[in-house]
Amino acid sequence: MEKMSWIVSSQDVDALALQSYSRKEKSLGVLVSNFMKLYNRDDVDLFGIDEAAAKLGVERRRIYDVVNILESIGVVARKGKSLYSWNGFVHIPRSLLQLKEEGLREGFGLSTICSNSHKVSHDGSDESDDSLSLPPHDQHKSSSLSTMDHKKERSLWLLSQNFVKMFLCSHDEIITLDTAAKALLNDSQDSVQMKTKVRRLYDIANVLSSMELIEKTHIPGTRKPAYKWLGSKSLIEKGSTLFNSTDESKKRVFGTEITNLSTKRNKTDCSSNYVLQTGYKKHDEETKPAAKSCYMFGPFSPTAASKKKKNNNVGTIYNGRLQDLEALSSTYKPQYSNQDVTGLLGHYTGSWNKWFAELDRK
DNA sequence: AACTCCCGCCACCCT
DNA sequence: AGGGTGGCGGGAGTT
Repeated sequence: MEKMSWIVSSQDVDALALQSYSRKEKSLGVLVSNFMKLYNRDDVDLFGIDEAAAKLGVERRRIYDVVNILESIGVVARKGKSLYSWNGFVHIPRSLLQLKEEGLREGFGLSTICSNSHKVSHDGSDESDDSLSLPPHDQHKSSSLSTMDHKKERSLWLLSQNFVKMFLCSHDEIITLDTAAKALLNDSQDSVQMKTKVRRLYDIANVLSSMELIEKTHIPGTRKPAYKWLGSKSLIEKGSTLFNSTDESKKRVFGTEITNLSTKRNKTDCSSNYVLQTGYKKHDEETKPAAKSCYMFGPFSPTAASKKKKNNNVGTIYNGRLQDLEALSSTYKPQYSNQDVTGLLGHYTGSWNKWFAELDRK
């Protein structure tokens, strides 16, 4: 229906050339990236589905996908109909810790490489903390047990949590989606179910990758794609290499970030606070005063350039992405950004560090 | 050809 | 009934 109209004049061709439809630009990963940039600021507390969809230029349906996965990690929490609260990155470590405990308790600690048969938790019951629990009104499942449970059992939320638990609890840190799907399917061999489950896992993997919690790689010997958990220290060092262009006293700023967990006021313009920015050359033009209502990329790492090439050679390729900032500003589009996803978490490194240290200790 | 995974139909919940 | 949610899988874009 909207395949993209090819009614163009000869001079539009070039413009269209670099504007042609690209599936990647529409990926969940990019959406999440933009989503983070939109809401990841101190002055954001609540947000609505419609608002998000409008600002990000996507249909509601997609927001549900993003939000459901983010909720599984504690970044957001449903507050009501079409209303979510923004918790932020700082809640992730806590959530992971909790997921790990839960996972171990549920038997996720066993092998995942080969078929295993731990029964995945169907209940949505989590104890203690709030971040991972469903909001109160859902808790008392007064009515239908089977129907609702069945639905929840297949939810992205649960699937995402279980997927993460596999990483947190198992000893192998490389997991293929097939393996995960099979395990989360209680070793069912049904190819149809598998296919569907894998499709979902791709969705989840995309957003987790975008959040840099996992990374796509290959299984050592083969060419078989798989995902690797980045959490903990890997993430930290990566975070630091991401902005090594100009060190400075950046970390100081974020060290305090953890303390303003409850800081919802303080509606300052982020541009002055973000260390990231110091790493790159200044990029004014975006310093407009009342910019809170519109969607901008300004304060965040522009990132760019796919981080990995086909070969799984390592080789820190996190350099030369400075000029992208300029590129970004000129290619600014109201809807989707065509940038790649990376380096979103830079300024959270400091706080994460502490949490992850705690996580590991656990 | 295999791998990805976007897109949006439509079954389910709630009001 | 009406509208918000979100499972699900066809099939198109990528590798």
